[in-house]
Amino acid sequence: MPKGMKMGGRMMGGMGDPRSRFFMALASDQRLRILLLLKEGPKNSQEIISELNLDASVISRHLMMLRNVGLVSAYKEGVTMFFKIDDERVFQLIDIATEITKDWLQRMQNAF
Amino acid sequence: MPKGMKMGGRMMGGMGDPRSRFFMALASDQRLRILLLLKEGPKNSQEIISELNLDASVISRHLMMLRNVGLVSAYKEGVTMFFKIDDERVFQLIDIATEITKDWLQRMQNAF
DNA sequence: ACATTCATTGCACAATATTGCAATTATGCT
DNA sequence: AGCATAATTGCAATATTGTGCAATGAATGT
Repeated sequence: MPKGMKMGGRMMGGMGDPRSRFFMALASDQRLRILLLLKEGPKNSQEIISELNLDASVISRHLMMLRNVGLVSAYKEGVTMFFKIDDERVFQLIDIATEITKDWLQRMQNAF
Repeated sequence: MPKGMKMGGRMMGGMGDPRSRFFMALASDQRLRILLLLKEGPKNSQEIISELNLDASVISRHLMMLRNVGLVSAYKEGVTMFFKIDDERVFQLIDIATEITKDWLQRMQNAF
């Protein structure tokens, strides 16, 4: 690859470490809200849409991203689609992230 | 906010759930490589640069992001800067992410 | 078959992220 | 102080992501 070649952006396509892709699915306020909402139990699209106040297409894409990394699964009941947490370990991740962030903030405050 | 208003992009500024910001720090091949490299022990910039094969400025920014979420800390030794893991729990996160991804792939394969 | 309804996809635009080069700042050393 | 080296910041170019609207697809009911 030429030296001056500008690649920009992140690694193209689906290549690279699948874990970065996985974490990317969690790196969004909206997707985090969806996950926390689904923690209460399965929800249909309408419930998610009215909770997040975003276009249905946007919700659909966020849910697809979460499904693509195995965090959420979908099933149909009559006409409407329901979504549910497919791997409860995601909450372990969120909890650890919360603690790390909290502890770090604590350390920052103690330093000033 | 007007209905047709296009916001685009993700939530502006540093607002929003700090955890999405945290996960964003992990949502990068390069930053994951840095973390895995630092798992071996503290490393100076030069070692990280030659390992990742990126410009020093890019490494500096990646490290800054990791420092800004409390995952990496830095200290100086003589002229050179050393970086080290500041919270070992990050490897718990990576391990869980690895398992979730692996298990999901397994399920996918079983389905076909 | 037709209409209805809900989910997804195509498209365009806005906003953010990543990168590299250049310039600046910071630090240690003589 | 002045110099040298290392790290960071400013900037611009490019890639990728997030969003909304419109169109399409899929499935159900009439």
